[in-house]
Amino acid sequence: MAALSRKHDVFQAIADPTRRKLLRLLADKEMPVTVICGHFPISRTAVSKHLRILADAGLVKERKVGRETRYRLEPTPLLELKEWLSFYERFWDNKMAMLKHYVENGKGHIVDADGDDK
Amino acid sequence: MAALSRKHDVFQAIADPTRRKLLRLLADKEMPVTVICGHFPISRTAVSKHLRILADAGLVKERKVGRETRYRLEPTPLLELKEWLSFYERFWDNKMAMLKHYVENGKGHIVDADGDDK
DNA sequence: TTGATATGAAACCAAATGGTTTCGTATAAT
DNA sequence: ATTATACGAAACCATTTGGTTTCATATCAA
Repeated sequence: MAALSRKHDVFQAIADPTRRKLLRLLADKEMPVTVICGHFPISRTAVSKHLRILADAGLVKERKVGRETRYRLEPTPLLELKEWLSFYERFWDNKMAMLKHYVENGKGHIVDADGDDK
Repeated sequence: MAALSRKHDVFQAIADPTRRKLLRLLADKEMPVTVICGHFPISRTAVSKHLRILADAGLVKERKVGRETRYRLEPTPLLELKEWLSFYERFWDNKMAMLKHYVENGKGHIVDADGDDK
């Protein structure tokens, strides 16, 4: 799962809002570039470059059909993101987990109202 | 949960590997800038700017203690990421979900070995 | 064959990004 | 009071990014 030395990593790929919209769009169905472009206010070439970046990150797959290239979502690299995120799961709204974390790490970053470490 | 019109959004904030390391580091405990810098090969000012970006995204909180500024992780904005990611959950390794998705969307992007739509 | 359509590649550009060094200022220590 | 420490702000710089327009090529249609 370890990044596979791709030219573009997932984190950087999804940083751009246009690319996130692309993923969302291609999740519903496979589409040729021209159709995809209909959903964006930028040039076809610009869309093409975004698609290249997504492909480099492994997030979309292309398939030639006649003179058109159809793109579709390839969701598996998002697992890397999910995995990364899972580290922080314990910090959310789970008091028990917080306590567990506190115990495990000794006098951690729990702070009282004075603003000083306990 | 809707982005709150911050100067930097979470997606962009976590795109940089240095910033991801920072989050990871500050998850364990609150730290002043100088200590943080000890973990990175770049200048203090550079680290400071990364911290500013993380703070703008709401991912770290700062607290002045004497002449030092201590930073700590603030994980809640990561929920936006989790939420975004949850949309794609159904695409992973769950054949039932795939089928459900297929049924719901009619003849979607399911493709056979010939490489043509069914 | 002769267009028209679908797309990528190349060259180019302005703005953003990640880094540096230098300077200013607030707090702590002597 | 003076010096040292901790930090942010400002100015600057090279590279990357997101966009454009123009050109080349492959396929479909007449």
